[in-house]
Amino acid sequence: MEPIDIFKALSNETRLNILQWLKEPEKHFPKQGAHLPKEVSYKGGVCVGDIQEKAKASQSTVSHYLNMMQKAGLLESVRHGQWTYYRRNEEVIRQFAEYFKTEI
Amino acid sequence: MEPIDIFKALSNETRLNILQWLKEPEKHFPKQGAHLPKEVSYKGGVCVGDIQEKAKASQSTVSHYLNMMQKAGLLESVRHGQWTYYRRNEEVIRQFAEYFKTEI
DNA sequence: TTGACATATCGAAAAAAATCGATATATAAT
DNA sequence: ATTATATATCGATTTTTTTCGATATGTCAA
Repeated sequence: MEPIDIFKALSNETRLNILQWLKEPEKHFPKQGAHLPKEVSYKGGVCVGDIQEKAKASQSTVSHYLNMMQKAGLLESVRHGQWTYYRRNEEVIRQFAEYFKTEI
Repeated sequence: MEPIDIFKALSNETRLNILQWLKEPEKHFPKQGAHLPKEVSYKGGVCVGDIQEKAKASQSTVSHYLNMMQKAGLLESVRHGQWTYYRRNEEVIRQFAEYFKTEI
C-alpha cells in the first residue's frame, strides 16, 4: 500500500466519484447488468462502459483512471467475457483509513 | 473542508513528510527555538526555516508548500516577529479522517 | 472466419503542478 | 536610517498529469 499513490488517485473529482459510486453500485448504476446474470454483476463490480457513461469522460480516460486506481490498490477487476468489472478493494481502503488515522 | 484539496496536498512526499514531522516537532526539530522562548516554539509550531532545512527544498518551494497545506486546512500559522510558525490543524485532520472512513 | 462490441494501450497536445532564483515585504537589531 | 534576517510573492522553466482520438487486443455471435 503506497499512500502517495492513493492520495494521487483521489486528488481528482471524477476518480473520487467513481470510488464513491462503487460503494453503492445498485444505487448509482441501476440499469446495469443487461449482459450478465445478477450474481456476477454487482458482487463482481461494474463494467467500464457503465462507469464511463456516468463519469462523462472518454473511454480511454476512464480506462486509464480505473487502471490507476487499481494500481493504487483501491480497486480490483474481474474479467467476464468481453467485459471487465471493477469493484472496490475494501481491505485496502480500510487499511488506508487506518493508516491515515494512526500515522498522519 | 475540501477533500480534493487535502488529497492534492498530500500527494507529494515532501508535504506528507512535513505533516508527519509536525506531529512530533520536538523529535524532528530538536535544535529549533534558538530564537524564541519555549512556550511559543512548540505549541506555536515550527518556523519555515527549520522546516525548509529538513525538507531539503528551496525556501520558496517550502513556503509554497506550507501555504498550500494551510489553504487545504491541514496547517495553521502564527506569526511571531519575523518568524512564521506552522503547526497542524488537528481538528481538520481529524475531520478528514472521519470523512474518509464514513464517506469513502 | 468475419463482424461487432468492450476494453486496453499508444501517442500526442493541452493543462496543471513543481520548482527555482530573484525580488519584495516585514520585522529586528544596530 | 541602515542593515540583516525571515518569509512571501513573482516570473519563468521544467516536469507531470490530464485528456483525447486512433488503434490494438480480446471475446462473442453469426
